Amino acid sequence: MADSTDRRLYDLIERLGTLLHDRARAPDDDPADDLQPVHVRILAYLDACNRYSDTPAAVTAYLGLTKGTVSQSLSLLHRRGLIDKTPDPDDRRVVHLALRPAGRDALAAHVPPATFRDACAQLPAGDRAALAAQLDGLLRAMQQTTGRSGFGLCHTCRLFRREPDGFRCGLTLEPLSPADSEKICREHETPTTSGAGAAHDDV
Amino acid sequence: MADSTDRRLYDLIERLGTLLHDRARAPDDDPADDLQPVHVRILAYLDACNRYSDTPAAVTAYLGLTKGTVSQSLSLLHRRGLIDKTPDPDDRRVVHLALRPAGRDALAAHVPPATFRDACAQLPAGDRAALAAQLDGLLRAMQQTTGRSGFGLCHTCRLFRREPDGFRCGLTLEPLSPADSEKICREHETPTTSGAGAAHDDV
DNA sequence: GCATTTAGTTTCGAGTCGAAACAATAAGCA
DNA sequence: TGCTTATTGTTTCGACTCGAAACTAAATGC
Repeated sequence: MADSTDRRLYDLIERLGTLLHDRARAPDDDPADDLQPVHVRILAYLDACNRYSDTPAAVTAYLGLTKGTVSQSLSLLHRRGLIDKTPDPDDRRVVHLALRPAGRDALAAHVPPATFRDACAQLPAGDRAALAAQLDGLLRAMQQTTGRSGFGLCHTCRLFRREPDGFRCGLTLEPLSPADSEKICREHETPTTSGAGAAHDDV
Repeated sequence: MADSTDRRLYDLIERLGTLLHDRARAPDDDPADDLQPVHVRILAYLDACNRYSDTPAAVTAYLGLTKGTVSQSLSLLHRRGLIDKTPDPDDRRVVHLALRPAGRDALAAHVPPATFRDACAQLPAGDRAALAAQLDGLLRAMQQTTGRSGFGLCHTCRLFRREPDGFRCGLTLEPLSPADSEKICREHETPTTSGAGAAHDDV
């Protein structure tokens, strides 16, 4: 019984994913500008991650791909002028990635897809919020079972410090702006005293 | 405000999809047996569709791909002995597809993934049911906005007939078994008097 | 009977993806 | 200091996805 609900749940998520990725391209779009779903997800990640997490290795871990695959997708995005690649001055093996304005535009054009926005508009706001909260719980459960932790919002981190003059990262000891504290960090550590009140700390 | 909820909702579904497709392969698996996500979705569709909907064209429409792509994936599945391909005796252009025992085994091994099942086990049954109901509403809304109708469960069809000696399809006029009536049909027509009570009629 | 439509296959090019080899750099340790 | 090991990212290879378009075969329309 629980089994059939689980199966239904899985089918729903898969089906929604299929419908979400359906090419709903405007007729005036140049096919050469077309981005694969994975490209869009990379752009979305780069838009949401902090300065410790904007590297190919972090993208690789977040999206669960191999570094070879990610390297190729990143060079495609770079070739098309959607992202910048900057060598790290301190560790010359490391590359920092950043969205260029064109990349930001491409992201806005694709996320969320127009069909999804329209579908949401048909649902009561309360339903949407409830659905988001429920999915949040499922995602958290998935992260626990897969052991794929290590990513989370900066300000929910065990090492996040609130100081008189602002915020600070307890790992790097660097100061953090309010914007920084809203971003995804690859070094995130979940607080041990996990109260049920902390919502939306999973990503 | 509704916009940020929508974005969050979209990100959650995408993220869940990523985690769902993460290769959680047992170490004793032969890489040659490995199936792409799209292969698993084809198997799941063939397991769930009725005898009017077991053709390459129906798979193509349901998954939103091109017929060339589907043709190749189907020949791969056929090559590996997971499906049968039988020419239609009445229309010799048409091919009927069916799961072989090995295909059924492969489907059971992949759907739902073990990680997903484990995650579900952590959630209260009530939450899961509520989540499924909410996602159902979202899926229905997506189908309306994308106009991608034409697929639905047989027994929820406008043409479905309950007769003294059983069920019957009002389109083909053929008799239907109870099992038939539970399957996905490509010719499905939504009843015009759409009461809010009919749940789970979308696929 | 001939044109049109439909079902499915084949072919092509761009790209994903995992695996493995590789180069460059950093870190650990004697 | 020098040597070994670990880490970051790129490159190469082969199998595969995917869309587009050409193509075959068969059914339908007039």
